[in-house]
Amino acid sequence: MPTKPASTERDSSSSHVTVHDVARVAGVAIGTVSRVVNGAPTVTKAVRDRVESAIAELGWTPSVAAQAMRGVSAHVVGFIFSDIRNPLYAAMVKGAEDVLSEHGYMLMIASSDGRSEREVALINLFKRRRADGLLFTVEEESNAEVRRCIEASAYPVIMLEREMDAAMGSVGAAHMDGTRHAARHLLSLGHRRIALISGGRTNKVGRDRLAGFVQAHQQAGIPLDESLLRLDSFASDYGFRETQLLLDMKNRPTAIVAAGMHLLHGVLRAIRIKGLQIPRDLSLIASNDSPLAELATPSIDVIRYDAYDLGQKAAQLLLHRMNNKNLTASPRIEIPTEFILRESCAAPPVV
Amino acid sequence: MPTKPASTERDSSSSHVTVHDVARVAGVAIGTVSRVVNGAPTVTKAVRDRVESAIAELGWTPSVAAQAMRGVSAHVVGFIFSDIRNPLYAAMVKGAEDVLSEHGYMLMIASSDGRSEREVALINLFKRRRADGLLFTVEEESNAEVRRCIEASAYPVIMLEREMDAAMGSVGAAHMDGTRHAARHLLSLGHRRIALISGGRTNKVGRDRLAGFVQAHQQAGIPLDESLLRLDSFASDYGFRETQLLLDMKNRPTAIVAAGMHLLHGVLRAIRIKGLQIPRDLSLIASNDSPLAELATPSIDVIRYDAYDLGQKAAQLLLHRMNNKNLTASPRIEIPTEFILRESCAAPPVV
DNA sequence: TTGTAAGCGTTATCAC
DNA sequence: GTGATAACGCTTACAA
Repeated sequence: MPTKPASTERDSSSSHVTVHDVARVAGVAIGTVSRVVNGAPTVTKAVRDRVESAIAELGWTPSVAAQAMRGVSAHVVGFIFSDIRNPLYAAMVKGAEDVLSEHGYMLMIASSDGRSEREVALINLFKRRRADGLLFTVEEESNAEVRRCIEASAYPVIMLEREMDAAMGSVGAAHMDGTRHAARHLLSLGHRRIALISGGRTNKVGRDRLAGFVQAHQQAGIPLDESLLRLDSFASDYGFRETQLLLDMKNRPTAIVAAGMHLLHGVLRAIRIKGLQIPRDLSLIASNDSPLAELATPSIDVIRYDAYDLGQKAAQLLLHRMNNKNLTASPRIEIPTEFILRESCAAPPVV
Repeated sequence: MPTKPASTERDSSSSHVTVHDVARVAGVAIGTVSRVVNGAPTVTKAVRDRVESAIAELGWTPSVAAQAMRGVSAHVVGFIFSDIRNPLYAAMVKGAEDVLSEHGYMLMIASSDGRSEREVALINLFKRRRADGLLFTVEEESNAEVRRCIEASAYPVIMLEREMDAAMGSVGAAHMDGTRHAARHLLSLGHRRIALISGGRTNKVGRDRLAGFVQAHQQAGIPLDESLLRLDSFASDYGFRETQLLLDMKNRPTAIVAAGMHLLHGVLRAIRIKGLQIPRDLSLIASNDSPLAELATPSIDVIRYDAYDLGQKAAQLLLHRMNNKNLTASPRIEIPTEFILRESCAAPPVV
């Protein structure tokens, strides 16, 4: 005990006070201590009081590890995403945490950096730690290795913004609606060459956005030029580069839909450099909403959805799965998207 | 075992395969299995092979809970902050995670929402879970309850952007430098009435910023009008409200320093509504950098620092503390701030 | 080199 | 009602 000159009131090093210590101080058996903390009804008021004061005196709290060995859940949920620096994930995490902490669960987070091997490693880590469930934004929905790993782990998994298996629970935003709405808006303004910059070729978000985009064109009877689809990344740099390429085309688009949190930054930079005026020379719609979209000059129309709510819903679904192991609830929840009209869209320039 | 109709390849419910199962399959004693996984040198190649193939066959991984009971660390670090939706915390978390995961640690995160009672509860939760260490951005540095709780928990704690106790490790940005630099820049442009909007009255960030601001004025021999100090919150709404109040003053400031991630959003909104031109009518400096600051029109000068790096440094310091319990290393690390000149500052308007 | 057995701190099942 | 006591799955002396 060479830690401190006995500053705090209690004697024992406080490091490892156990039921036995409490039992000794209270003058009861360890079983009784356990009964008291677990609220067993068969305990005399007198004994309960003695035990409780002993607990308070020693500052004892049951070891989660020891409880876990007796089959008591550690009340831990894992959350795997690519990178928490994406504000959408941060909001989802906060939403999930708010719901889970209310039910006594804590959140263990881990970044995959978009690598499937890392995802597999993380799932195994959570398994070793006997996590009670998993919130997961998988990188590639079709990855066989990851899928096998999840199945082998056999605990409740809820996918966020992804969909792997019909049976697995999932929560996601209505990206098809949102993107369809955005494209329809541009088409109705008279745009005929609309570019879509986005990522997620290997997941539901990307698929739904493309589907909505295509649908809007089909319903309007407007052919879609595939050379205007840039669907390989959500990164700001990708938005920057592809916007430059798009604007250098002979027959360049008159509008851009930039669907991905970080894309707007790169897209705007490229437009600035090119010296184009929004919306006079080029219309623009982004997703999701952000301070940048709201306060850029001009302000940017966006497809918005509530990532915090998405995280909450996912946590609720997971709680449900964890409690009713066999009962299969609504397997998928969809969060609505809304279209925010601002100043970044106008009729296309006359050529 | 009413979980599934025996879908996966292996027989046993996979849920609870233990050392005993592995030992049985490999035809050895449980001690030997343990030796193999823990890399004891005293194991025959033949036996090791048999055990390893048994492990692979059964897909066994040692239970962290059982290991924890034997005194093996669970390799968990807790991280307490107010709200992960602040991009600065998200970056710190990612920085810390990248360092910690390389050393086999996982991160358990928890939001305090700025409430000290919640901080106390969380510290106790981490204690119950036998976390190996704690990264912490405490709300009120002087809170006695929290301080006592940390001392009682007796595990390594590193403060991020805070400072509680000289002995406790801490990592923070050089906010005094940054704010002094910003104020000096404005003073040198001729500004004599500069407002400071920021939060953190109860912590080092706020104190350092104010100190730097005051220093710059003193060194320039310019008196500082205390009515221009608005130091009660980092929230966007606060920035909005206080900016409106500042701009409504009879003798209104000619420049504003908005030090706090979310403040810029509110400040810009208020300036827009007021119909003022930056930098012609009003100069503005923000902190930290953001896509909004970079791409606003005009772009905004900022005090920038690397929160990801801050998180990394904190994790390294914590690792050091966790490994050399008694060795006391450099107790405080400071991250530099840099001043990014853009288009939001000019000489004050002539009255 | 490998097997045996004693704990780690709980909870739960017995007796009393 | 309460006190012993046997697990839980692992690591680690100590025996063989």
